[in-house]
Amino acid sequence: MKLKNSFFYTLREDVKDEDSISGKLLVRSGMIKKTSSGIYMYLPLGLKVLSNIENIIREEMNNSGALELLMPNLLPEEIYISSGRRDNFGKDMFSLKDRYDRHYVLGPTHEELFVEAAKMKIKSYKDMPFNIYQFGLKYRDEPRPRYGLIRVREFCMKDAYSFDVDDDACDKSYQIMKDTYKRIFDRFNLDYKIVLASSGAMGGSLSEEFQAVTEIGEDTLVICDNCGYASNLEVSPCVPIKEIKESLKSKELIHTPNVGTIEDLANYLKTDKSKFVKTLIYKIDDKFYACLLPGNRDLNEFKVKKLLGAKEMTLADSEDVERITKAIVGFAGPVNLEIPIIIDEDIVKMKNFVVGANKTDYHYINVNISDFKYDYIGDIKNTLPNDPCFKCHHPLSFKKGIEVGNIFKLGTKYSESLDLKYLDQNNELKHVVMGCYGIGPGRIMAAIVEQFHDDKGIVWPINVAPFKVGIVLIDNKDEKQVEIANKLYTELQANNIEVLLDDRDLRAGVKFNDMDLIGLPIRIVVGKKCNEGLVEFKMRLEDENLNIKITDVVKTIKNIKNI
RNA sequence: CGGGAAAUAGCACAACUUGGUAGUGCACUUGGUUUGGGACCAAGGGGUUGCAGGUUCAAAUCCUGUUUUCCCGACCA
Repeated sequence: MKLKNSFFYTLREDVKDEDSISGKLLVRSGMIKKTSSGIYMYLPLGLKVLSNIENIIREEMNNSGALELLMPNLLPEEIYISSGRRDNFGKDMFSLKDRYDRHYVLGPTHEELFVEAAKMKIKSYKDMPFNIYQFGLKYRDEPRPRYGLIRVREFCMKDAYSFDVDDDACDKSYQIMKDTYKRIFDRFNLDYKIVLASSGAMGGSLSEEFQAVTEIGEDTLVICDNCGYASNLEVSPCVPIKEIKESLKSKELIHTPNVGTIEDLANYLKTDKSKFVKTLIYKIDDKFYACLLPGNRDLNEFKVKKLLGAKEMTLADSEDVERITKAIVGFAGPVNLEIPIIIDEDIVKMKNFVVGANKTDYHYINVNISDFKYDYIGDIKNTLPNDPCFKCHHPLSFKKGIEVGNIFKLGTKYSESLDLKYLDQNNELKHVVMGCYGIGPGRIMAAIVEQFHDDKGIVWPINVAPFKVGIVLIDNKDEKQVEIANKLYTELQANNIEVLLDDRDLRAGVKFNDMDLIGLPIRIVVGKKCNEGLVEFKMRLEDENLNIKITDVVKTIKNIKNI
């Protein structure tokens, strides 16, 4: 691509409505442009990057034996009703009607449709295994899109689905995909972690996430540097504490005026936060529950939902709390509370703790487990950094990550709800066992920028860069320079090396800055020294600017790794 | 969905408090001087101030409604 007379622009300043580094850089470099909240155009350069990412994924998927196809995105709502997921998605699904008032949705994920396709093929155990996939757009009406391409409402996803006769066979298909994903993310040079995750709206038994490590990550990764155990905070199990040995005291009401938070209370009573038990009132599937956990711990809503088999869970508002506890927010406690109580497993081991008294400005001290009743018990708290690893008891460390890929063992969830069966060797009808595997190319693009940039702009890894080489023509009135720049451009193209030529009528500084901003890996400068048969060669991240012979340019570039 | 902020040229912003011809920088056009890391001088073009009402002789400015965007939270493969 020659920049003169091409659709190419950059912005000198950051736009105000992007909050992440990747969002800012991608918009400023003219790769993407926001249309509305969480919806972006991919402009020519951005599309090239996205296509490069897709092609790497496609190559590895095809090598694994998967077959590509393409599904529609405008789907009759009915297919999600029959799978039972219409309600799961709720408002996350974009929904619309056609001219006859028939209900349609924009597909947020495509398990249902792939099952439809699989039904055409699968009759017998001989028809499996196979894996089919697509690159398609997904639509999810996120409550709060943010971070540029990271949380968006319309996005490209590679989604693959495996179909097997039983769990063992599915395990094999799953492992093939996991290995394929590792190869894919290795090729992007991403710093990533594979973590255990909750299966969320997909359902199924096992799920692992591929998380790109970045500061703006929306997920917290719990990592053991000793045994390699890694999981999403959502599902990270806590190791139960040891029984605290203390002689039991009897509970006592104390006056704690205007001390409603654990923080304040710890200061007021000059005690450690771990001596408190906090009581949180939640509305879970339209019923109120009290959740009790140690004062220094945060509630893990995923664990609570799993414990109760619940779908929705929100913190009760202050009116409800006051009605239930008969006290203003901050003084809730388990003693004589009339709603079901869920306690964290550690609480039974605590002695003489402090709880709210359900009376404004009062707490109980020296409360013990025998002082109140509870209905559910389990691990309902978040892991904390330096907690012992669930497997090897080494202190855990935390990182932030962006989920760029996710693999699931779905079991027979969809084959049951959508009636996908096959005949086995004994002529018996059985449900197909499925796996599904997603990768978000747009998120990968953003994650790469988050991980590979400097104060001048993006630093694309060679295999995803929109062009491998950028030629800067210093003076486009100098015939010699023009000739050489064009000759190099043609030569590189003839050698299948993607090249961009900046032949615009602009000052050199502007061209250098744009080149750095868009992040091409190799820069060739055609300037004064071309009279001596020399041009400059510079890698984006290196300071060294080498003079090389014009005749050596192609050879030098071809020797670079990954070209 | 709760709380907060904002919407003025392609981009970033000023003018709003105290109503009176809509301005600056970048970008763009023309001419000139420059020309290896975001040049300078001069002259220009580009706006129904998000939208709809209201108050007023007069609204970017005050009031009401509405839409959109962003932030914090909630939610989230």
